[in-house]
Amino acid sequence: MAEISIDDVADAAGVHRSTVSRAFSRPSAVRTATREHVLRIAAELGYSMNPLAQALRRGSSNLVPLIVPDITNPFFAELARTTTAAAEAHGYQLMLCITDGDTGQTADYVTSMHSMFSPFGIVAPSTRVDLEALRRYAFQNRVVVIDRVEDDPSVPTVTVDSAHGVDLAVDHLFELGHRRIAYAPGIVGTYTAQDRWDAYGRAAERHGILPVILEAAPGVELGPGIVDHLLSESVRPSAIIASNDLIAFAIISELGTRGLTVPGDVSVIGFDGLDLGAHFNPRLTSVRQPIADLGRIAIELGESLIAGAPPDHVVLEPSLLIRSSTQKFAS
Amino acid sequence: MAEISIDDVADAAGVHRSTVSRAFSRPSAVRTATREHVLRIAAELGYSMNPLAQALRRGSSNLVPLIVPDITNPFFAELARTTTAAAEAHGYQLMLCITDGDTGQTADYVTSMHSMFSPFGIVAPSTRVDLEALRRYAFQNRVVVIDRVEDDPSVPTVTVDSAHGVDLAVDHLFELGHRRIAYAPGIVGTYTAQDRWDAYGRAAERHGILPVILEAAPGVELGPGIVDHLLSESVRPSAIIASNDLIAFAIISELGTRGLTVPGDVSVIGFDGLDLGAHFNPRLTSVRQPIADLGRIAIELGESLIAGAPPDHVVLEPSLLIRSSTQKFAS
DNA sequence: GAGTCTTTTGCAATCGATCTCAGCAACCGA
DNA sequence: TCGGTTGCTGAGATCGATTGCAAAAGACTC
Repeated sequence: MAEISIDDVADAAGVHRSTVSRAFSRPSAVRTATREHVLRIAAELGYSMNPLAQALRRGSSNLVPLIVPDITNPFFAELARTTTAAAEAHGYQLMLCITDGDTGQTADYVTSMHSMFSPFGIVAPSTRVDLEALRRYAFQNRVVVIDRVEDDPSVPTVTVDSAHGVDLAVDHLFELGHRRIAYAPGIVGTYTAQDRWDAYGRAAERHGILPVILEAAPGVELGPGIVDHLLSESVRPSAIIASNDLIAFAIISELGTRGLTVPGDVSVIGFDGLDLGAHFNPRLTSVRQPIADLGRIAIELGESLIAGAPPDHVVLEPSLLIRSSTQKFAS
Repeated sequence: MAEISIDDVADAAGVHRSTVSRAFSRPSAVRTATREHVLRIAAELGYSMNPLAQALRRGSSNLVPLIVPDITNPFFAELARTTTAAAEAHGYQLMLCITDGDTGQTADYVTSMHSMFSPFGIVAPSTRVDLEALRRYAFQNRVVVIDRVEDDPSVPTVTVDSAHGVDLAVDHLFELGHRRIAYAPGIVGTYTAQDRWDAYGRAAERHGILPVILEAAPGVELGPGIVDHLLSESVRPSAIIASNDLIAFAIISELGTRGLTVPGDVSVIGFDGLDLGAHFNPRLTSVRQPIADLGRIAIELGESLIAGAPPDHVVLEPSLLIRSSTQKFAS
């Protein structure tokens, strides 16, 4: 099937291709009658603009990359879903790029985004943002980061107030009567992860309880490692705050294989509020991140970026999603 | 930062732009000394080809779309990950497209893929493949489908032998002593889903056991609905085969809230073999699909497609992943 | 109906690459 | 020395769109 180009439409409509071009991209610049005629002919031929040619000429496309480290992490999957929807609503086409945590790949993608004439890109890092890799574009204000960025307020960011989220979790457990509340940081690296850890320390202090950090020994899997650590505590914590839902899953799974039940023996609270948690066993109580807002605002920040507005730093509030993995402390 | 084009490199190297072009894309057509000189100058300038311009002129790019209905389904997420890796290994850049199950969107993406000059595309459908939307490209042999396609053997496909997978599951439960083995089909629509259901019927017959299909009443959520159905059976099945891991999760979660334990009260086996299942509570026994092979072979089928080879239909074998959600039947 | 102003449209250059064709040199054998 | 290859490079058209500029067509005034 021969591809139809703008010239084919122009010929069929008896006008010049520049008129066809204008009929599509600057409707007000062409007489109404002409425009409708052209558009009708175009529709008949099943014509649609070639986005590549358009991008090449205009020097800007509607391809927006979303760069994530690992799409099998449901947090990023949900983020991808909501961001795709938001992008679409704004007329962008989202390109999901999976880096597998490789900084080099991230840089590659950012470069490639540049040569695709992307108006801007969105990076959701798993590890601390490599400013060097980003700097070139960051200075051009072309990247939005989901998470904080050190030292460089010129990069717009959207974050969730992790500290508040942790407070919510600690308060919830405290109110349930728990006094030995441990924190499982899992793998750290991002600013948000660090924020959560710090916030846990402060919250513990505020409530006058002893902070207990549950880390896996090096080389052992997270779930088993954290539970090993838990069981080695002289006074076993009655509740655990996991730094994200995936870690909560792993902990609960491992507790189960050791014969400990949640929330019977230990209360566990996650951080993310994934939909998947509603189908966990037990249904996971969690600090909900407003993932849809995260995606939507990232797109909006990108838009205001290209509009020349100063870089903004949006902080969203988390909320508590109480399900069934936490319960009253019974000594 | 002014973008450097092929002409800039040509000027700096003192050659014509066609020579630069050849130095990159047909190295043998240019004298070694010239090529090295050009390449060195290009490297100094930090030049790299603009893929869009290249695609426009060549009429073919290296952008391969992978169209999935729902990336928050970990099956598709894992598929996306492995396919991305495979694509990269073959020099393609994978574009993940999320349709949200909307057939119209699928068609849009296929169209857009076409105008991006993709050499081929990969569709992993959740519902029966809409041939009408695909036909145009299908006839050009430009689409690879993960799942079967009715009536049109000209579309290359890669599938997992679902029937064999179900046999594996039924056999496993039968050997554990279970005699009332139910099947929860969840949402049907794809051919693989239908295959699994049919295979369950045949396997039940082969073992001489009564088939029990657990469906949710219309309008109620899958997990609760299936468990409602389970509990309404006069003789309660002692084992359930879920048509995929996500449904197994939902079932186990719901059983948990009703006070039933897995595998104590009911054995549950999933279908997918997701990594996530290893961190479920209990660790999920499942029929493992070779997802990495699925992705790799989809890419390979695409490559042989553009090489003009006749469309192939690859069927992969699943295997049994025994973890902790099934156990011996104890009457 | 001429003169002026405003729309509307066509022309042609352009974005950054590829690729056919032709020219030029070097080289071969006779 | 000459005709014929072969190998390398340059010229220029081209992919499918956009856009500044100029010409043509209306609209308006007097």
